[in-house]
Amino acid sequence: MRGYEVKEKRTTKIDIAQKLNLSIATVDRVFNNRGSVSPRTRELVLEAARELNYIPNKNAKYLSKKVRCNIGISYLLPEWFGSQVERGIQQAYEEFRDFGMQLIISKDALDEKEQIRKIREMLPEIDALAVAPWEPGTEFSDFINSLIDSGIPVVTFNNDMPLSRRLMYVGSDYVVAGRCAGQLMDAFLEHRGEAGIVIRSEHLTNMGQRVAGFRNYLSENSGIRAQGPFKVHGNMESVAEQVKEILVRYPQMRGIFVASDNLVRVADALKALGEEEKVSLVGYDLNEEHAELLREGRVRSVICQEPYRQGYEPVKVLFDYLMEGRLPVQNEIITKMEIVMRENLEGYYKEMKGDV
Amino acid sequence: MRGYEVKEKRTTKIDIAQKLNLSIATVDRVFNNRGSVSPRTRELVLEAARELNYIPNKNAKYLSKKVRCNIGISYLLPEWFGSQVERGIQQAYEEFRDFGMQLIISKDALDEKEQIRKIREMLPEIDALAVAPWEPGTEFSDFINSLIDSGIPVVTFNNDMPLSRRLMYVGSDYVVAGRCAGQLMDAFLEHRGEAGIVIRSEHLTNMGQRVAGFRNYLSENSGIRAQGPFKVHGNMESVAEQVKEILVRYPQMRGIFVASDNLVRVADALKALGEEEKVSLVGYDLNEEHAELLREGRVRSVICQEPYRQGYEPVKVLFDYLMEGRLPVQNEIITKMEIVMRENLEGYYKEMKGDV
DNA sequence: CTGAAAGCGCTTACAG
DNA sequence: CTGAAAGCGCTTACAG
Repeated sequence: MRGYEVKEKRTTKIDIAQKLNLSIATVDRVFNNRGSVSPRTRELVLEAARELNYIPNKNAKYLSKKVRCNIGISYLLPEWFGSQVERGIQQAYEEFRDFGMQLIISKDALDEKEQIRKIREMLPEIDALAVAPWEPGTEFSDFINSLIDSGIPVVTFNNDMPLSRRLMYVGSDYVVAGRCAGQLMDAFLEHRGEAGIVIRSEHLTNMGQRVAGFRNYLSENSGIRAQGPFKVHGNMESVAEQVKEILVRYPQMRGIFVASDNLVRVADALKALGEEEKVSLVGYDLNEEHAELLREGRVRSVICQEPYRQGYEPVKVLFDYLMEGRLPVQNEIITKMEIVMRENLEGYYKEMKGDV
Repeated sequence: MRGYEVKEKRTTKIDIAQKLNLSIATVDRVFNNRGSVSPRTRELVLEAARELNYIPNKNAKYLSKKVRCNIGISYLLPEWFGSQVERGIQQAYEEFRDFGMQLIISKDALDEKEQIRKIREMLPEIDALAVAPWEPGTEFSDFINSLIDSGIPVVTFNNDMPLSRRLMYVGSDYVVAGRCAGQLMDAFLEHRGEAGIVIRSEHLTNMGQRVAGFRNYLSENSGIRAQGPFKVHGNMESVAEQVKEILVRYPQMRGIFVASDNLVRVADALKALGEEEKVSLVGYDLNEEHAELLREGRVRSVICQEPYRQGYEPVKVLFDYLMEGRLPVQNEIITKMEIVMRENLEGYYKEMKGDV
């Protein structure tokens, strides 16, 4: 690739075989550790390979290989997020299908129980599993370990399962995601005043981590007092009512951090209350509605976490593991925190829509 | 890929040929428009392909194809930026080399004249060119057009050549990059006061666009008065002197937008002047020094523009064009504006270092 | 421990 | 307009 020295034909196993007066099968053996080769021959082959700068041809390899690899994928995510993850999966599929990869996708489970049942169903068909668990609980952790024990490597994404022996996790660090929101809020509120934290009714580990990160950042770096977390849920009217109560109780409040997926309703509530100008909103993720809120200046910033890559990487990692026996270098890929504001929205919006 | 319908072997050209009692050569002809095929046969083949859901196998295709494709790449960029671009190039190379792609890279030119000369040198060897021009001038534009006329498709990256008939541009929109910096500055300075703009001595189109974007954003959205642009250059002492003059002249100044690549020196100047706390810095791009400045809180934010992708995409686009005859859907890929602050630095830092 | 041969799914002359 | 055959660089039984 370097400089101008080009044009020479690539070295093949055949070249090495000819040079050493060996059969190509023997050469293949030393590279793939199948069958046995005398130490002397082995040495010669490796040396010749080094000398001729041999790089195996993946095309030929996978074309001739008989083994296929079937990867199961299971997740339950809101549609607008899931569809972005899916584009990453699709990309990986197109990249690897000619190499013998097949995908079995299950995404329509309603709860953890059903997710487990669906994964069990696909078990006879798959050699590996990529899964976005609902919550990092013990039961699901045990389930994952049982899969691993039965020889199915597992990669988690979007939501980790740290107690399990998963091969890898691909997704956000939710504490950092919270700190990030804290830093933005700090800038928007000019280091002072009060900021409220909004969560949803059920407890979710993710959300708890976001809240903790947010609070920590502010207490370490800012004069802003964080209030809450407030559980805000229900329909439009009920959200408006709850937001109103919060603002009445904390008249100094000039920012709201929405750690849940309720950003749109909170924004609408502020509008209904005529408090839009006064209160800065920070939340997560991009969809059609969030984009509109950013454009209108009704949300100051939203933090995204590479949804596309959360689909692509697990498939890639599992493929490499199954087909090449390659262990991932680290045991997690933490996605970047993408700070999206009005002026840099359009690039992320395009990506979200899939017209890159 | 969808659902559970898996396991069936992929349809091949052989399957289609057998089903229709044709030779595989004929089937191949209809897919690749080589040689002539009777309209009737053509119809039958296409119908069968649709019915059997035929997808050609890229592996087999490129393994048997005789044509190679040699892509020339020419850029002159600061090392720390260039090395990130290069990782994208490397990635594309690894993805496509088995498909018959070779790269000829030239990156050591000192000026435009030399860059043109070096490209001329590699001309006999290449089928396409990806180039990051120094400045979007007319002369270089004519040069690019002459290449295109002689049958060499050209993709520009990092720096566009809008007057030329290049196939595509991959890189930043510098006006938007300026607006983005304006929005950040507006938040950091709480919508008021003065912000200075720092550029370097020579006029560069890029930098002019950044400055214009910055000013426009502020005048449309903020109470901040933009001052400058000030030409700041030379060694450490001279930069410190110039920065000092600016601050003396504009005592209200609480932010500096560095549109040039002088961020480190300006930051050091502020430190030497004891004005670090008072003045918020915003600049571009990530390298080891910028990362350190962000960690220390001496720079508030830096805007990056997907350097990795600026290397990857041009190679991919040219490969698809040469080997598949595929025209790009749009004629530009505008990279995203990545807002990097202290709390979300580490993800970008890792990417910059290449240990993803 | 080593080799000869078939085959993966396609393209490419060559022949008709 | 169509077909038979060799070949791309590897893997995979099978044989020795």
